[in-house]
Amino acid sequence: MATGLAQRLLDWFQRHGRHDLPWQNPQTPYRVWVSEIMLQQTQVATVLGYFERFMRRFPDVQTLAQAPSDEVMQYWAGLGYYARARNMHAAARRIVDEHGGELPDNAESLRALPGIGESTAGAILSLAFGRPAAILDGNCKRVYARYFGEPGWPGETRIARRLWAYARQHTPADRPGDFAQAIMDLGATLCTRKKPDCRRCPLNADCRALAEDAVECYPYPRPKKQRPLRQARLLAVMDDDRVLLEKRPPSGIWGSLWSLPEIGEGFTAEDHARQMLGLQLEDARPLESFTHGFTHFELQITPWIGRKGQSAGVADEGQLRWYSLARLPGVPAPVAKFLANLPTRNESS
DNA sequence: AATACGGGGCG
DNA sequence: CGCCCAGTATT
Repeated sequence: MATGLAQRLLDWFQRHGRHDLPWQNPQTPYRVWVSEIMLQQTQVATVLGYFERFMRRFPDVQTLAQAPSDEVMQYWAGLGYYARARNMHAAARRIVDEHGGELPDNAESLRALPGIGESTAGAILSLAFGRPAAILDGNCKRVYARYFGEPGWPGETRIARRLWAYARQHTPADRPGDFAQAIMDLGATLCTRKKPDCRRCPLNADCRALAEDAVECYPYPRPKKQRPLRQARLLAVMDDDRVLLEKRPPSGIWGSLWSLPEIGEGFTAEDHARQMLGLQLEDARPLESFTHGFTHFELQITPWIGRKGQSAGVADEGQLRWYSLARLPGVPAPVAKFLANLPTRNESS
């Protein structure tokens, strides 16, 4: 009988796995947690720089819990999925209040924290606490789908359940953390989506997909849909080199991030400025539109620009703030790019 | 059970 | 340019 899947992965990991990722040295529960949240839907190479900066500013749960949310969001700006940062900040405060500042070491308590689902709980338990908990991220799904020749799209509940069953079944009681890291490393370095290096794979002896000579057919891809086009007008009210930003609501696009105010549908720029921002807008004019792609739709943004006239009543204080163009808070990437290309002196021909 | 959430990387 | 990536929360 051949060596089991777990043992082959563990042996391979010892020689060829990644052992020098920042969150592995030292591999504390807090660092594992932060890295896992950052790594949700975000690749390792992108996370590296964010993780180091984040750790320098928020070295432990207490520091994170006490930090103003604007600053947490600022350190997250550019990573996307901003609900992750909002949830993590709220979770840090609950960890301080309810768990004495230490991450809980059981699945139920971890799952109760905002932003921690089944897989992230499993990652924290196995990687940081050495508990035999299963994980199932994109890498694992790909490895299992290929090794077991699992047909179907993993986004389908029925398929996901089968993959979770494989994961639980094969997670070893001994060295579960190494196993979790091993299967993710295999998916990231050999069992890649395109051009997998099956020759070097420790599972190539009995991989179902390889036997079928159809490795790249697994996992079955997401059914493609075409993305609808939405439109938005963003308003840049200038006061010399300062611009008025608005904190967006916690949910929805760019949640909790500072951004240019969005002109309400059916309102002129001037009306919106007067009624929602509490100021007169002068010399308002549209600039060239640009399109930003999201996962589920495309957003055509038409930026409007104008100068601040006199204030016209009480605006929504707290959600509105003036910022120097040279010292912006974390703003969405396309907005940051647009603002960066504005002439510093508000000049019109 | 399906959908929303986002930016970066890559061929 | 299309597709994917260390998933979770919401509906």
